[in-house]
Amino acid sequence: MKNIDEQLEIIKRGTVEILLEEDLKRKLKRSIETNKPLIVKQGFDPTAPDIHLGHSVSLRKLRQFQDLGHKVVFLIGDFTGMIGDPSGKSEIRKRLTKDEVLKNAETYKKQVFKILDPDKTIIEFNSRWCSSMTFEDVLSLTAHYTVARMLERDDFEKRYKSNRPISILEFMYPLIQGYDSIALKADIELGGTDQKFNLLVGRELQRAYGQEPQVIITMPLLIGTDGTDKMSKSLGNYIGINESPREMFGKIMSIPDKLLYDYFVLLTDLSYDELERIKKELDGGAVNPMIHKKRLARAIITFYHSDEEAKNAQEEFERVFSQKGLPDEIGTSKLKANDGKIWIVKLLTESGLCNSGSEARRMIKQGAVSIDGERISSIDDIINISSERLIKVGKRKYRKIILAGK
RNA sequence: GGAGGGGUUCCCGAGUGGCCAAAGGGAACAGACUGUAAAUCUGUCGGCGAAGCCUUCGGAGGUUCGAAUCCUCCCCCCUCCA
Repeated sequence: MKNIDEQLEIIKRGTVEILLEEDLKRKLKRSIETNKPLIVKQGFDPTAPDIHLGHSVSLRKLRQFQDLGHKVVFLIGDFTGMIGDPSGKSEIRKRLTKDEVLKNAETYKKQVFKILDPDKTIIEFNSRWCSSMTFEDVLSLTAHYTVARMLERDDFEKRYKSNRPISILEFMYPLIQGYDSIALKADIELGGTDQKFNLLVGRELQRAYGQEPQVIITMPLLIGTDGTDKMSKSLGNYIGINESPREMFGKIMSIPDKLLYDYFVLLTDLSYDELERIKKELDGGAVNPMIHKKRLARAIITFYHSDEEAKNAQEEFERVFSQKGLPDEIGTSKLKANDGKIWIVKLLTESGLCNSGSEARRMIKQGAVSIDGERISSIDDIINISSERLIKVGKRKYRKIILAGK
């Protein structure tokens, strides 16, 4: 096992905050002396089994803890997921059944173990202890926290002030999460900076229940491909770790240049020296950011797929976008047509390239549609598909069209 | 329990009887440009074989030649008082 300072250096990399570092040192010291690993916990929502690079920031940190010999608890918050929340933000939380939760958990495992070490990961469900709590247990839990302190949470305060609803149930979430730490006797809890409040509640509750409070470590929130909001599935600005190499490459290339450095720090294992060099080159403008972006994409895809696939993805990207060539694989649609002739608008909707006739007309008017490299200029065109035709809509949508039947 | 405010197209938000498929912004999409699916600029942004027609403004009815706008009932959210 590495000594305290060596461990600290690894743990601190990329973190936003460690509360309290003193506590962490003490825990590490004891862990080394007694040869007992620390329990590192992080909670996950049972609803969204699409793990993306945003999640990977803290998952990578968990992995580092594993490599240092500690024990990681991957906690799935199924209990709250099964209750659901009718109030709250724009989206109503969906109620999940036990079956759905288990299914999601399986999906989680498949993805998460691309990063975590399966042998050193304990997957837990908080329903295990939450379900059996009595109303009495719950009430005594609630007695340890006040409404005023609850309202300190930024999110609650904002919603309260702007007259948006907050359900009592939502007040319960931090308490439940805190109770999870008690149930697991967590030494460390990891989360994004947006989780700081909840993590701190865990600290206090542990103290109230006579446990040594957990150390909390917050990780930066990865900004999504839109360059403004944190990466999330619901905002659609995410890059999933299960996505195809090609898809990943394109999405990484589409991140704004200003995010490049953060992505390198949080998503790759480059050494400090290399990071320094990249930062200088980016700031100085000496090197085209595109070069670094490609390097970033290569590194990430190599990790989640393979070196070979990363290379292919890059080649394809360069061919399709830089040289306006064709992608490797193009889907095919079989369409019915009299005498092999079909109206262009119909062709676009029936092949799935456009969602509606109106959209198809719009695309044509905007000059987005071409067949075998020739731009379609009229919405009245009739296309002969008795031989295979290649349709392109916009920059990214390609489709081969062949005649059905016969 | 009482008083008041509000629910508009993917999101935010204007619209208080016809000029409303509904301002503006965001997102998205397209075109141009480029160093990339960055940035920037311009445009499009309910549906329909489409200069016309159909569906949409929390839900259900009603008034009117005509309703997102007025009336009735219902559902939901917020604020203040208790």
